[in-house]
Formats: sequence, C-alpha cells, structure tokens
Amino acid sequence: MHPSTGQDIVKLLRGAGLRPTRQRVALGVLLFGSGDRHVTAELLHEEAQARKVPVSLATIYNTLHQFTEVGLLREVAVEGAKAYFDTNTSNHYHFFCEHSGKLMDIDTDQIRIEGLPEAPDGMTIARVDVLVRLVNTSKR
Amino acid sequence: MHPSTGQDIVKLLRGAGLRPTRQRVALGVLLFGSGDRHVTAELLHEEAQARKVPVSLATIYNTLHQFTEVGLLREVAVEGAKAYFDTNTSNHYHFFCEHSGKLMDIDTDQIRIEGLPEAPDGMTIARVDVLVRLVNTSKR
DNA sequence: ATTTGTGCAAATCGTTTGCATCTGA
DNA sequence: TCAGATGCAAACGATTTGCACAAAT
Repeated sequence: MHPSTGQDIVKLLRGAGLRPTRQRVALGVLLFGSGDRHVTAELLHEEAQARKVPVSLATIYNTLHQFTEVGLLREVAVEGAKAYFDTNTSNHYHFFCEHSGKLMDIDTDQIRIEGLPEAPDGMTIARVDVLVRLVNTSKR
Repeated sequence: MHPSTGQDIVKLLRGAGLRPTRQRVALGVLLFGSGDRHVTAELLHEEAQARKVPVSLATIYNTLHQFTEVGLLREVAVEGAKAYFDTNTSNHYHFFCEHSGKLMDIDTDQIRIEGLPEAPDGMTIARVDVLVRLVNTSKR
C-alpha cells in the first residue's frame, strides 16, 4: 500500500514528527507515491523540476536526511560520493548495476547469511549490508 | 609471506606489468611490506611523508588505481567520498567500525551466503560485497 | 630517444553550510 | 508570533585532470 495523495503524505509526515511543508509533501509524493524507489539527490531534484515543483538542491539534501533520520528512508552506500536513498526501509539487500548505476532490491526471504562472526568486544552489529555487483555479460 | 624489500616489490611490479619507479616501489613497500592493510589515499600519503618519501597526492591516487587495475589491491566502498584500498585481494568480507572508520577483514571460510538470486538477464555477478557495520555497544 | 610517470595547481563532483528570507502552526 | 524551513551562493573534502618536467627502458 503506497500513499499517493498529498493528504496521505501529510499524515505520514505528521506521524513522523515533521512539519508537512510544501516541499516536503511534494517530495514525499514523489518518493512514496509509487512502489519502492532508489533515488539520488540529483535524480529527485530533476524529478521535482520536471513536475514544476521547484525545490532547491539544499532542501533536497535536508529532506532526504531528515526522512532518513525518522526512518522513512534508508541510505545505501554504493561507491564514490553519490548517496542512494531507498524507500524500502526493511532489512534487505541490493543488486547494483555498475553499468547503469541502478540499484535493485533483493528479496531478503531467499537470502541467508551463515557463520557471521561475533562483533569484536565492546561493539555491536548495527547492520549487515550486502551488495551484489553486476556487470554486463557481454563485456569482460 | 609478505615481500618486504625493495627488490621484492620491484619483482612484484614488473610481474604486474608496471614500471618500478621510485614512488611506486616506496608505496609498494608501505602497502605490502607487512600484513594485510586497509588504507585511504590520505593515510598512505601521510605515511609516505612520515617516511621521508615525498609523493604527491595525485601520484598516490594514480598508484592506488593502477595497483587495483592489475589486481594488487581491491577497492572497498564504504560510504561518503572516502575510498578504501585493501591489500587482501582474495574473496572476503569486512567489518566496518562506524565510530573509528576502521575496516577489518572477516575470515571468508566461516561465512556463507545462501539463496543468492540469479543475476538478471544479460548481467553477471561481478562480486558480492558484505559489509558488517559496527557501533560501540555502550552508545545507542 | 621514446615512452611513461610525476608533481603542481586548477578544476570537478557531490555534498554541506551560513545566513537572510519566508512559512506553517 | 516565531520556531522552524527554505533558497541561494559560497565553502568543502575527496578525487581528477591538464600540462610541463623528470625518469625509466
């Protein structure tokens, strides 16, 4: 179930303790209006412009991080400076296509990691990231 | 067994098809002279300076990438803009301490991933990265 | 002699910040 | 009203590039 109306998003934001401002609601609709998404700040910015919702890049960054802090998004580290944000916040893993730069979810049900060592003393495992890197078969 | 002398490094570089220049040999000694290491460009630069082997940062980057291309190093994407290079090029996974920014190898023997889905059509799995993120137990 | 590598400084990329202005409750 | 949000432009950190000079075969 994906909230698609502005009203749904307003509720979502209020529930998360965030003021439903014009920009946040607009970005919320883009992010949560359809199925799971993987966006970069730049991509979201372009989408907003395209939909005639001018939002500054600074606000895009602020919003992505705020959404992440309240658990509406999950940040995925892939490489380089580019940060990806995933609307699927459940525990799951990713395919990453090096060629296109696209991220895809992997169903967690199927995958299982065994023999994971204990965390060193005084440390706790916060999260396990699994990234399956893909290349075009033809090449290489 | 880790090559520690300049001569060993010269052989290593020649074998990899790289000219054994002053700088590359010096960096090779730092990287491969002792056990497995995880370095950033900045760290390696500082080490070189400390050992009175002035190498420009640009050359550090060139060298790290060249070494990676010929398989002497492996790049590990963790987060942000900072790139880590690992002298252990075998297939293995990592602990990452968010607090200290330190990377540690995980023995691959123990760990096993099951139920990994097929790569999508036209794509091949190039590599599977597993990063176990650690936080200090006290905190959180 | 020819090819390849190096160093510097400037340029680039994604991201963050300072601060004046605006907006939602 | 007024805390909090936004936009702009400048600042940033890690990395890269262009090009003159130096070193390796």
